[in-house]
Amino acid sequence: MTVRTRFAPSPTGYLHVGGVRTALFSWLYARKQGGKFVLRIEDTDQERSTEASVNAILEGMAWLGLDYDEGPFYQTQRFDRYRQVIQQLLNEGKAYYCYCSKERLENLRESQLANKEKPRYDKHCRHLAEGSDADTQPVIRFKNPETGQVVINDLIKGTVIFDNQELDDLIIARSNGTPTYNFTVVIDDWDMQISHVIRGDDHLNNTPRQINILSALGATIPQYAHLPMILGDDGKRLSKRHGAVSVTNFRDEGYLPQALLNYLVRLGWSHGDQEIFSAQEMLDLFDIKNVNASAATFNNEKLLWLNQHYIKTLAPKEIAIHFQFQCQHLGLDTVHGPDLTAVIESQAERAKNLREMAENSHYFFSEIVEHDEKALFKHLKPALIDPMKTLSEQLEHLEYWQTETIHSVIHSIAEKFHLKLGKIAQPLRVAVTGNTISPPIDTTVYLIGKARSIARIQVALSLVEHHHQYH
RNA sequence: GCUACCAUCGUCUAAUGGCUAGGACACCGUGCUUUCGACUCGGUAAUGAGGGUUCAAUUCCCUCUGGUAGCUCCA
Repeated sequence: MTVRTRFAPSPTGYLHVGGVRTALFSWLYARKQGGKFVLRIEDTDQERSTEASVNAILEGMAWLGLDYDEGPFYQTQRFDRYRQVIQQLLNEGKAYYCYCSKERLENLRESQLANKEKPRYDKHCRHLAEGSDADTQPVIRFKNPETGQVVINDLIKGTVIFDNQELDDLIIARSNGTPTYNFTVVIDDWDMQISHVIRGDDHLNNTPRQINILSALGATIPQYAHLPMILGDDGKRLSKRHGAVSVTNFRDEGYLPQALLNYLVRLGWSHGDQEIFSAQEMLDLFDIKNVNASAATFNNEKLLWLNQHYIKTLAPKEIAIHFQFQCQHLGLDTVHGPDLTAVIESQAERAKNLREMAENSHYFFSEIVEHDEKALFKHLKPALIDPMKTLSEQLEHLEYWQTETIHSVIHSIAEKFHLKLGKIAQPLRVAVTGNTISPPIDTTVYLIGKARSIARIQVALSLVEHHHQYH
């Protein structure tokens, strides 16, 4: 039997990290076994489903490189099929019309809760004669077995047993005729021959109902693997309406897909002490046996660490496209400036994300720079004006504009004026970048370029001279 | 409330029925340094509680406690 897994998000919002991890594990499982990974959009809730959400899902998966072999399939395009199966269940007496009003169900629920019982349908219409109430549009309910147990051999949770008595007759078609989630998943997984259902463990409680429907249909029951939830800082499950950040959000914040994937795969899965996994390594090493059964808390700190790890270790060329994206966002002119890969290389170890890197790189790409006066006057003391002027002249006469030659010039000036290197490097840094933080000064000056560097030194010098004149 | 799932440092996790419970992030300290990173080296920190089984339990069993989820004409 070939392995077939699926990712089945509902397009009622953005693609969030919890969903991504589910997708990742399904993807890994299928690819690892040489099987197929299917994408299915569960859009039966026509009230809340939007096309924008569908696009966000597709875009997010593409950004992460989670490619699918089949799909995307849309449930709204399969209504005929669902209707057909529902009719079949009706004909076979495995489903029935329910005419109960919402008020009745509400009252029922309230009284059950008051009696400390689990709220569930009381099967009022289960034995009713057909068409008892012509005035109300009925829903259709599935006749759940009333005795016995459902045993699930979950690949992650182990054996889980539910008593059928705990289950009620769930609605499989709304009064407007559209099918509901627990029904459509079952039919789709069956039709698409999904062999392994890998999903969040918030669905574990739904599984026995789904198995019962599958059994009623005589379908093969897939293997189940229920992944533990991802919790937020508050210990609550991460969900769209609760603190889950969308994938595109991570992209916009300057995270690399490699980092997010690596972070997510280690949430609930491990391979000894290893922390760093490329997509290929995940594929090589992934084993669902090593997936944890317990929930994990999302920790942005560690994600940041991984992000910087990949910023430092990935080829600058690979990062360039993502960095370019950030620069564009900030309106930086990357055409008239240093090579992006060179900037990435110089900034890698001082940026945890690419947005930050872009923000801290504006002086590489702007024509002019605004000097932080406090920093400038602190570092460029009157005594340093002469050395700085000399430095500027020598830079101007540099024949080969290279990091090494710039390095020698700075060192020779320091020596000539009997200054510690920092005494000249820091004012120079403020002069060319406008502030106190940048990569090593020789690299910084080199990347900014000769013309811009010298112009900025001139501006800095005149600012300082003007300042000291009046103080 | 009912049912289900879960329980190792603050966080992610490793470990075996038996060495001092290991690693990573974060944090603290140290060294290096041309600012800020980064990097060195070192440190703090955990088996939820109570019962069993056993020579021996973090590991197996039970109870409790705590957390999470489901109980929608949402998915």
